[in-house]
Amino acid sequence: MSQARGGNGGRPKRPTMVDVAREAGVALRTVSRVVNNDPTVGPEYVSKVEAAIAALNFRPDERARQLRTGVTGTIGAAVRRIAEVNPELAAIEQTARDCGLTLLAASTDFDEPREREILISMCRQRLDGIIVEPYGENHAYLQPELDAGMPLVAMDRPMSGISVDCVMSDNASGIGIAFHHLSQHGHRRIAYIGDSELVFSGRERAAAFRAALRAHGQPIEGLVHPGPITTERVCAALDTALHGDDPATALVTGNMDTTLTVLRCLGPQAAAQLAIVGFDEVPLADLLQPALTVVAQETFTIGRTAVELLRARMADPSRPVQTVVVPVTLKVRGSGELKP
Amino acid sequence: MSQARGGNGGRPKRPTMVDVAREAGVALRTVSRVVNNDPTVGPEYVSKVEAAIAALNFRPDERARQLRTGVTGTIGAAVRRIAEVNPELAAIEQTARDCGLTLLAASTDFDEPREREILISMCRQRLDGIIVEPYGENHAYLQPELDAGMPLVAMDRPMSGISVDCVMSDNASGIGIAFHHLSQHGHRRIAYIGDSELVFSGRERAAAFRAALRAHGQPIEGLVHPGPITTERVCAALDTALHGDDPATALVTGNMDTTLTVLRCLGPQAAAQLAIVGFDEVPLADLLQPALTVVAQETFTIGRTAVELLRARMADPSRPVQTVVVPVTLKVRGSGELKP
DNA sequence: TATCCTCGCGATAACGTTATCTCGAAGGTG
DNA sequence: CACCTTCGAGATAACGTTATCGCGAGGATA
Repeated sequence: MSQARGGNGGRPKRPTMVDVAREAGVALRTVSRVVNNDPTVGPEYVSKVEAAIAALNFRPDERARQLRTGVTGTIGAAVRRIAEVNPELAAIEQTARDCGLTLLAASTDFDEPREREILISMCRQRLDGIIVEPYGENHAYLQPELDAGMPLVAMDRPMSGISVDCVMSDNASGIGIAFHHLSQHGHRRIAYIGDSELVFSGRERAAAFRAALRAHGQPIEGLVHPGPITTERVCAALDTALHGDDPATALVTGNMDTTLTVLRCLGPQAAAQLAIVGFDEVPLADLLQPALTVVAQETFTIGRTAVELLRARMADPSRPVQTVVVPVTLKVRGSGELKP
Repeated sequence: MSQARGGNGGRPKRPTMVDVAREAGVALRTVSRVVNNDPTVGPEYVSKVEAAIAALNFRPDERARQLRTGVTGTIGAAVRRIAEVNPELAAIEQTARDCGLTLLAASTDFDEPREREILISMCRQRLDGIIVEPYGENHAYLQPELDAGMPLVAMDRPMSGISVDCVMSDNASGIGIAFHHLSQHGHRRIAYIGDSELVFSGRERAAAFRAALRAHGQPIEGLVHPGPITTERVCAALDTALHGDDPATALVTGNMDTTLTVLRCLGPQAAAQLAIVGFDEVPLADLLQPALTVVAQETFTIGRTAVELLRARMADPSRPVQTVVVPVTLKVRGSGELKP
């Protein structure tokens, strides 16, 4: 009850293994053995030490253990946002837990210096490995860490300037599926609105969409609108795509943020009449009217694979670098099946 | 380029301050001073050491630093779910960053043993403090940690068995506001569906709703439906509330999960005709038809306050335990203003 | 010129754990 | 009975940092 904090106002000193050893009347090494469940300790010593541990409320200091053994039992995940819907991160956490690894997650928050800060910090903490959803454009500064044996895995997009394992979705195939689906439902003019081509996935998806247009012998002009995801830019793109003299009758949106921005720009009435297939799952997609047809990434597979790649590299630092491409699947819900 | 890993297959040894000192031809202590920006080092020494650091790609080992200094510069957050929408956690991360603190976040995942495991692990890591969104019902096992000076703050609900700082929303007031709002829009029979009364917030909110009914001189029978949030239970509750001989014309839902389950049970048509005020903000609430009126918690304030309480306790372990109640606000969007 | 600071750097002891080695006792064998 | 092996526990040295102390050089003062 009394929060005895040793009068000096600072934090009280916690008991250490030395204190436990003194209390139990055994050697320091014996305490360590008991704490680590070493079977070569006699039962009477075990009980003496355990009694002392309970009496002093001893808890081993993980930092000292890590310093001595060299491993932390912790992997880092530098993702764009924790605290937002992020199924990959959930999969990473669950997989890591199953492997007995602790997860240290941090948000790079769409900020390159911050990403760098986080990654360097994780290296200083000597984490056993790092999974990163890269945001910055040049990660060459991590080469020394790689050389020093830090296992590193890229998720969702590759890293430039260094050669690391990577797991990502099949963006091109996803765009192709969306286009084909709308085409099969009778649409001849299909427009694309997506993220900036400065971003890797934005680049890949816009390119895939242009390829789909070409494959169907359609012109590209006025139909492909990559760019920053702001209300103004998206509304302008919608205006161009839908209100020309040869308006598009269907829409592919390049990621979740784009999808939501498009829905808000259109408003409920217009959105309910336009055929839309979104890239990325959207929360509450089933509650919208019509429910939203999307190309969903296998987010759980991506997260789990990231951990598996990381563990493989931890186990064998010299194994060849590998890129895993995860397929995507179409979720038919209504919005993508509207007629022109 | 070559990931020189020192032939043995294991991880190569990283250079330490000793190596840097040898390379620079100075004493170990001088390297430490340079790394810590100690101003009492001569400029020529600084440049010699910095050159050696760059040459060897030295990065200080944070674990050793922490062991020596005693502080980790890291606070822990044990929340129900990272990787889902969690504005409190986002606020915690941002506030912690602003204070120069690293955040270690983990999901308790609605699992009492797991919560316990996480909290104990954080204590073993000697974090500077812990914020916990409590799930389990008895946290007395943390008393030794408190006694040992571990700062601890509860978020969203109090902890039982120990006395710690706490920050939470004004649940009773929120329910009162929702009830009053529907009442003012002409509703005489208003039902409540919410989380189980085994959960703290479920208990508080159900109690507040009963109090509101009593204050308006209304009977309680058939109108208050706390319980587990499953489709079956919620649909049954809806059936009781809406299809009796004196059916409710409006609904208060007790948290986000309940709100979403109710919407799914009702289906779009019925949902569009029933007056609903939800407790908790819902993602995409503005895209629904009608848009959803909710009682929103000041999630950012809650997260920021949690960090502030934690820092205050870190600074002064003997300060009196404090509970901060944060007000809630009504977001009028449409669903709560429907007539009976 | 002798004395006293101040300043800047180096030697060395922690921090709390694990790993290596040593050593005594017990038990089996020739 | 001497010797070898095995087993369990203790002494002590790491791990990579920071903090305490000391010491020599240089300038100020009398």
